[in-house]
Amino acid sequence: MARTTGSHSDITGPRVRAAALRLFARGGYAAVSMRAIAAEVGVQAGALYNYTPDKQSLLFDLMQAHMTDLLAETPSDADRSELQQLQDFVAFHIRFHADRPDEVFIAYMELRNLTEENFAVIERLRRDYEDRLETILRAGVASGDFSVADTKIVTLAIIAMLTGVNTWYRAGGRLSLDEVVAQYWDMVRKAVTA
Amino acid sequence: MARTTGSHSDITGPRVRAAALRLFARGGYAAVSMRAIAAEVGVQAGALYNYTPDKQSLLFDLMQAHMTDLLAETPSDADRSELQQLQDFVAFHIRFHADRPDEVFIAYMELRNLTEENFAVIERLRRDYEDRLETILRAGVASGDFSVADTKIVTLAIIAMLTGVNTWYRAGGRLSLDEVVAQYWDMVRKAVTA
DNA sequence: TTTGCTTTTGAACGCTTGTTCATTAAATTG
DNA sequence: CAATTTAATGAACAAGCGTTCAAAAGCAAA
Repeated sequence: MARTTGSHSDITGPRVRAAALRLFARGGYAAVSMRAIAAEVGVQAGALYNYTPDKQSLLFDLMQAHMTDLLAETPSDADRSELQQLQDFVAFHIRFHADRPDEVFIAYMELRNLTEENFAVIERLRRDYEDRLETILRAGVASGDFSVADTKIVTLAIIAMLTGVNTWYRAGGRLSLDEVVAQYWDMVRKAVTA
Repeated sequence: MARTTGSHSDITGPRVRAAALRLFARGGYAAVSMRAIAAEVGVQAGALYNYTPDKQSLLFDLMQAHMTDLLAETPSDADRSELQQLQDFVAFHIRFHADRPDEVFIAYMELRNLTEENFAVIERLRRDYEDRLETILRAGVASGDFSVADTKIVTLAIIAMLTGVNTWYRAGGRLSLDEVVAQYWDMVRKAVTA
């Protein structure tokens, strides 16, 4: 038998990506088989190839979509003060990442499973994102609002600190996301001012 | 043929662990085959089983040894001020991790490839390490040296920030390790004081 | 109802996986 | 030199891998 019921092309495609996302985040790209993804969708392995040319593209597309969304939604209001821009960035980063734990996990853990060309694309997007933050820091140093010795280091330190939230934050836990944002903003603000 | 030359038991064992460490860090546990490890050592796959009962133990032993070393070497001098203890911790963490990039990478990336029981052991060691830092922070809050709202959050934020150094620091790069330590200590100090 | 298109099946492909084990050779001991 | 122990080989195992494809089945249009 084939085609168990109805026409499913526009439904199965998103389901394949959703299943891959879930399973990659849970078990890791290399440990998840195409058959496992197919089973999660409720389909045979061969059917996946109507929606992706291969397993590698499945991973790459998920990561690229995530990074593109991240960059598209990053706030940047040049009218606001550098301190306000930094606060916007901190709040945005924490909230955006808290909303997408699986995407974030994959984007950080599966870089080494990308082919060389695919890695270069994702790495470029990652650097673009870092540059957004460093631009704010540099402007703040120029205006005298911030006191940091090396903007590159502080950029990486802040991003690492903020992304770390995803390793422990769970909705409905001890702290609300508002409280988390407030606490991290407090640390960041103190760290970059004199 | 067998045993190509010489008696190798006490040499091959460490070489197996070293090869596994290198390859796991490079390609990920799931993507590295026992045959690949054997090839790195210069031996056939079957010979590995003279030194490990299975692949999982190879991973677990590497992670457990790393975490045990980390805890054993963590400084804790109760005679020093809380600010000094925190500074010691920051410097120690950065230097210890910079010395062991492969071990650190594995310890953070391969947790999900541990069996349930093995994971519980490693997770416990990780929490023990976090407790060392939180103990310092709590004492500093009690003495009035530190001003932090939630010691647990600050503990995790500091560790995430410090561990992030490993994603970009390379010996012989733009900054010396001394400079890196100084910069991160500056940020941490400002973040935890009023 | 027939035709044509889309989607899925299920088998098959060649290859790799972790692990076991009888066999063999080197090293050590007596 | 002979006997024993240690350590490695290399073939074999069953299972699983990503991917391909002819055949079958569901759906839409004529």
